[in-house]
Amino acid sequence: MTVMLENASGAPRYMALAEALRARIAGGDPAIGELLPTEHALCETYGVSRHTVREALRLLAEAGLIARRRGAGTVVVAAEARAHFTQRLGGVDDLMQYARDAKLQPRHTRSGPLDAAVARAFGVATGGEFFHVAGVRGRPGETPIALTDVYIRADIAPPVETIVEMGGSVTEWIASERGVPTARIEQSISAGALTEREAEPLDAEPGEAALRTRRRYYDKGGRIIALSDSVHPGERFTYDMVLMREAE
Amino acid sequence: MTVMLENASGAPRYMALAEALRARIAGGDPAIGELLPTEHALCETYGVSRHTVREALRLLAEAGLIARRRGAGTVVVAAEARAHFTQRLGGVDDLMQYARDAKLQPRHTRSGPLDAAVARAFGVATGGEFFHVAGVRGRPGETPIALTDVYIRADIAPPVETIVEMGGSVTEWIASERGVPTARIEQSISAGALTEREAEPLDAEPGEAALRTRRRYYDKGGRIIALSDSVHPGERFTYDMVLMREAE
DNA sequence: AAGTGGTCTAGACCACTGG
DNA sequence: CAGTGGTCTAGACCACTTA
Repeated sequence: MTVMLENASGAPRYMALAEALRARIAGGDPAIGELLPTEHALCETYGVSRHTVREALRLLAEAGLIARRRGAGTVVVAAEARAHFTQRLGGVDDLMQYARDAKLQPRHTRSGPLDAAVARAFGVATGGEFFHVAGVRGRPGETPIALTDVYIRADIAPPVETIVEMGGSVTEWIASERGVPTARIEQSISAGALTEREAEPLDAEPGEAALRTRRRYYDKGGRIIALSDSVHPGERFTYDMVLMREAE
Repeated sequence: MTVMLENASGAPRYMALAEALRARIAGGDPAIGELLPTEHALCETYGVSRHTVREALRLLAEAGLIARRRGAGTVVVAAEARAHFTQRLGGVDDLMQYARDAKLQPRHTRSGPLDAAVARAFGVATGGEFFHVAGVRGRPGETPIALTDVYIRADIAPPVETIVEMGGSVTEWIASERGVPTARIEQSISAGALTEREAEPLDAEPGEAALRTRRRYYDKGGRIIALSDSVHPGERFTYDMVLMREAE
């Protein structure tokens, strides 16, 4: 028994079919966790070719409504597509939007296991060798923009000299030179007052409001690549982002 | 003259073809702005069917390397896919991660054109009628999390009573009730000290560090839907985000 | 008018999943 | 083992761009 597809204003068949299926899913006919009819069945039901069915299912899969498993079938994973917004960054460097010449100028470096206090602040387990670089970020000779602490997993960390020369980000160097690309970044942004210890190298007043960012970089397997902690005195930095609605 | 495709470890042909084309583009053979061979030509060159060619081109288009225009051809728009990171939000509500019951409690409302000072602060043009709601956000009866000012374009703003009842976000109401979905959000995050005027309703100390977020909501046509400005006392709020590397 | 990419059909074989 | 989705072929017509 074949069903006619709404052909609203000359939309392609696969779109009309996708819309029909979306409506059925929204109505809960194949509820979440249940299987959609097979491709073959959909071909017969709607009187279209398999290619057309697959194009329709591709749309639904892109929208996150269904998941497909060879040999097993097509399962409904969401009843309706929510409006998704994404922030798109060109790369890790865009995370904090420093001027290109605002390099990290190391003040101290040290190797060793992660301090208990540092591990707790980042919410990660202690242990493991890390290479710690503390420094300021800014154009050489000018008032610095930020005070930064970076902890890099020791087995993949660049040599000290490299970090000093390095214009770009440490994680991009690790991706290209060590073959360990960053797969996930977790970032926390908060506000807090500058401590005396922080104020001095930044040439700022203690107690002044500051933006704090803490980031964890992970590889594909969930192992930590690096941790970073930055403090930006209030008026010197704004974090701007643009979020676009995703195509549905 | 047909070219053999690398068939590394049983990868599908369309992937092998996509890889071959990606390599050519990376090498600058069809440079940015130039046209790729037509689908028909690629079929002959690589000895595959048109469907296979189209699957390969679809991959490259998804990676942002090429753009396709019916009747005109396939143009190269980027030489290599950069590592992109995206922050995925479930919806507008996820932008600021308030607890679900942290509603906006209006203290003042007013209608009229945008103040010159407000327009300057947001970096938008003056003029146009807006509905202004000022209030605090938090669980009723508890210390508020934030002080918020929202400016909603008057012609699509909800009635006052609705805003008070409304649990969710104003922009989602506008999307569903007025048919004007948000297409783009611009957000700025900075740190600054609390003013006396801000400290009082927040039950905080003047001069305390605070996180300030300013957002502009735009519709598809680039018209402003709403503007919002929030101040979060330092220790009461952290903005967390997770960025995932995009599939290439 | 010729050529492009977009849609669509009717087949086929395969890798994988499940009973 | 039967049935699933994944890949692939060889055709066809269409809407659109460009000249």
